[in-house]
Amino acid sequence: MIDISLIREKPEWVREQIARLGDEKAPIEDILAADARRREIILEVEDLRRRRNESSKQIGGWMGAIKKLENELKLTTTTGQPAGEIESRLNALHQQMDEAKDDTRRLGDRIATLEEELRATEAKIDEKMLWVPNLPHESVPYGPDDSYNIAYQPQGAPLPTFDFEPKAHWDLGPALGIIDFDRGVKLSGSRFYVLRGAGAHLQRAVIQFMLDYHTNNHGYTEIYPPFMVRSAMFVGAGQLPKFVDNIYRDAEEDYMWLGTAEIALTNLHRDEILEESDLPLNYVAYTPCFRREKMSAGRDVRGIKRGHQFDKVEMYKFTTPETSYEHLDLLVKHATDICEALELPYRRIEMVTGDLGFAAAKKFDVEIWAAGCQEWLEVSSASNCEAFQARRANVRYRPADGGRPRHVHTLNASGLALPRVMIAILENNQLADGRIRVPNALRPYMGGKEIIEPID
RNA sequence: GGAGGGAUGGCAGAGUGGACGAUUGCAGCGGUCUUGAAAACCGCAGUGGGCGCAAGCUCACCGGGGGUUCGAAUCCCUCUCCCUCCGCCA
Repeated sequence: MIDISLIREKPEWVREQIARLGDEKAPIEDILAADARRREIILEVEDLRRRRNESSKQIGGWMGAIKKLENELKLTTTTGQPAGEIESRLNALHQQMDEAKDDTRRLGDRIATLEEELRATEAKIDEKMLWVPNLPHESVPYGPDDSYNIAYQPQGAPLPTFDFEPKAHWDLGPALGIIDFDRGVKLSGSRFYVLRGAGAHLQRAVIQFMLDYHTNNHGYTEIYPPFMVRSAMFVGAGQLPKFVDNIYRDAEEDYMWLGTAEIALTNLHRDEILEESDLPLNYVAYTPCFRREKMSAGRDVRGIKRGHQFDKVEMYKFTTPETSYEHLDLLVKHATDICEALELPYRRIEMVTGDLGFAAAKKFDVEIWAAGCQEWLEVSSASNCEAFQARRANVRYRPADGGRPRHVHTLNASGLALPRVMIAILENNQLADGRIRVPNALRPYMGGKEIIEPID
């Protein structure tokens, strides 16, 4: 969520920014109107509430006085003193109090009506705000769609060359017996596969290698989160309400399966006020990810590139606003460090405004080269969401100088996505006979295995 | 799944209809004292919203939502979460 005061104070500028993103549906006009009405109501309802508070207090005082007089009255019956004067004072007080009660009740009715409208108005604002995308950082180049993204020169290992025709993983895997597409489809339908033997082992090795690398060399703290979380967490991370079509959810209970560990990590410090000295918080988590892929129906159906279930190691940071862009660079570096260590050719992509997505203010992708399918594969997407997610999930920190709490900045980057790393490892390291050379960095995690041989 | 008990400020823990946004302790910040520190003592301290250039004024918040009442941390309903016991289970 962006800061509503930006919309209130600079609506024209906000509209321009959103136009650069290509988002035509952001309900800025509705928000402006509801926000104005909201403040009108608040002004009136608070005045009424103040009057009710004063009146109630006064009634309380009279109640005390009445009790006192009633006690005096009791005494007069035992002492035989005349009670007339006390009785008339009591009557006057009762009358005064009853009138005040009636008046105050009417105030209360009016307050209740206004409060109902206020609730409805605020609910409307909240709901509409959830549909407003994050605004681009000023450094993001303008471009209407992903074809305008900036691809930087390839880095890392050189593009592999072969003295034979390199095969794609969907041929290599089944031939070696390490990827079983048919049985995956039998179990769960299209976009599912089974990893077997050295294939399953290789994926587990890559996961463990990445987790070790980020924790040991980059100082991240490993997190094992729930794989299904409440829908409110999806709202916090910016997946809901907009991307409801991409989410798997439980039919009976309010559980949704993570589409990325980012959703759990964003909400790890939900409703907390962190200390500035705790920042930055650097987390890394391995989780499976589940996506319905309705948007990309029919695309990338071959191989393991895009499935309904895939594994990913995710990096996540909570930082101060002043340092978040340094950390974005770090995240990209940490993602590409993995590419380097696994001897994979990679390139960085800088996203233009039209391809930023909903939550990011700035985004870089990392792509690796797969020699078999002859394609650059996206294995990481590093985003600085600034305060967008922090506002939705209510994650703040107290500045070291003791000032008011401020929203943290949150950043995420894959580190990396497993299937595509698997594709590149298999395709780039294939030998003429279809066996696979295991990259050096993974051998300790593969029991020293140097070559993946065919299995039955 | 069944029965019961809970949820109060950063933490601990009082408060059962009106002077309570809330006693107290610890932790925090400032000060006195001290060569310095500790201790002791004094003081300041929550979050969010509205109005205002500001000083400030004001409203709300005792797990969430609803209700009763002139008035709710306190009474009623409901939801969520936590704890204990029983059952079942990896």
